[in-house]
Amino acid sequence: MARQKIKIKKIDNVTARQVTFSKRRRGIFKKAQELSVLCDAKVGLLVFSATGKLYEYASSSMKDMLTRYNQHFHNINETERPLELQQENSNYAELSKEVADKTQQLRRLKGEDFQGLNLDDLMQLEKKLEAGLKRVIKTKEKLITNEIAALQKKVDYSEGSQMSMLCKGKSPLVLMDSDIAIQEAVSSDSTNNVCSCNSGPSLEDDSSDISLKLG
Amino acid sequence: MARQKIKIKKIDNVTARQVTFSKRRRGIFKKAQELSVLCDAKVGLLVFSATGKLYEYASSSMKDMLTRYNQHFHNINETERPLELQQENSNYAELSKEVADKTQQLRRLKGEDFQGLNLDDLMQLEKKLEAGLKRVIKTKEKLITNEIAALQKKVDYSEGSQMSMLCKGKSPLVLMDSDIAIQEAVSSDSTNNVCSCNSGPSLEDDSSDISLKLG
DNA sequence: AACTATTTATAAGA
DNA sequence: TTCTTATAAATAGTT
Repeated sequence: MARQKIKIKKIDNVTARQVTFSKRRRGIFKKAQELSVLCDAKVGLLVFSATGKLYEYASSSMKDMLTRYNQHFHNINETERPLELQQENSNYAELSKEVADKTQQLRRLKGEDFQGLNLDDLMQLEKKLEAGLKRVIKTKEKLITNEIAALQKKVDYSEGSQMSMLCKGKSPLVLMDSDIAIQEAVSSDSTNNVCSCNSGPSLEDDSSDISLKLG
Repeated sequence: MARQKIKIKKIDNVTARQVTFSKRRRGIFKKAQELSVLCDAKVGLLVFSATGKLYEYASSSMKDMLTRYNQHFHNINETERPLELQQENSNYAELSKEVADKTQQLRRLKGEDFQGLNLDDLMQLEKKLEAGLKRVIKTKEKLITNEIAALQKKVDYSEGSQMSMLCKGKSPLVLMDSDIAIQEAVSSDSTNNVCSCNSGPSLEDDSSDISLKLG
């Protein structure tokens, strides 16, 4: 986020990764504290480095946070098992529930099961899908634009080089084909799919770590 | 941190506090995700709003985070534990993986994280979203049609009854209003959702809570 | 929900 | 690690 924009993907260089970890860790802890103070919220943050070291922040106490967290899922007070086992047990139950929840969420997003949803629920679901679709399309178009630009560069290069005659019988044609195919895909998507068209106000972030595997 | 520097203290104005909460919450969640990806760290973030609502983020699953957290303080010897607990633990690992998997699927469907997806992946994702969206819209419209039919029945009944004069001064008018509102919502959805190119800051009139809880 | 003027966060370099 | 600094991001106040 400075000097140069970076892609959000694992930093290869170990040293650089550590430096970034330390800087961003400080950053996010500060954000956590600010959020809790400004908005009167309880915030708990756990960070394990790749090497397993623990860093934590809690606006009140981590124990409080975890207790509250568990209470969101269980109202049962187990008094018999040791605390850490209670925690694990509760984690386990919660995990099961989480799997079930996410499975259902996925089904609904995929339109496989609308059991128990009312009109409002359906509308909300629709909104989510639209939002997701918009982002996918935006990202896809960005990617396609990049690919086209890359191809164009190649074409330009080829045309500008002494290879131009040779290339025109090979690469350039192929590239043009690809180019056209891609553009058709775009417009096809635009009309067949939902929404699309305009590139709109570019939102940013997301992906952008997509590798451009050109033919 | 913009337009004007602010002091980090509880925001008095309730509305402003909620808005800030929502903005900063999104911000810190993004930071958490970036940190986990960039630095290959496990990050867990719990936020309770002042009103007690829970928001959470975990790079893998929250249960994983909590288990690891507990293990940092209570290093339990596996072999000393009852067999059932060991079993729980191995089941746990599987569940944990499942959650992580589904979490990522959900993120992608919601357009929150396209990490590692190429053009083909994106296109597939787009197809899934479209399919889901189509089904949602279809189901929604069916539901709306049914509700309209039910309302119409009521209207017919009212008009046909001796109550007609009385009712016309009350219910019928209300019902007509709702009816029109619904139809507008439907056509609006059809044009804006499917197809359409209007760059439109997409309508949120979707959410207009037209509660049809009459029947 | 958008829009910007500013403040922050931070990537790269020293 | 720490400091600096140019630049990317986040966001407070506004519409």
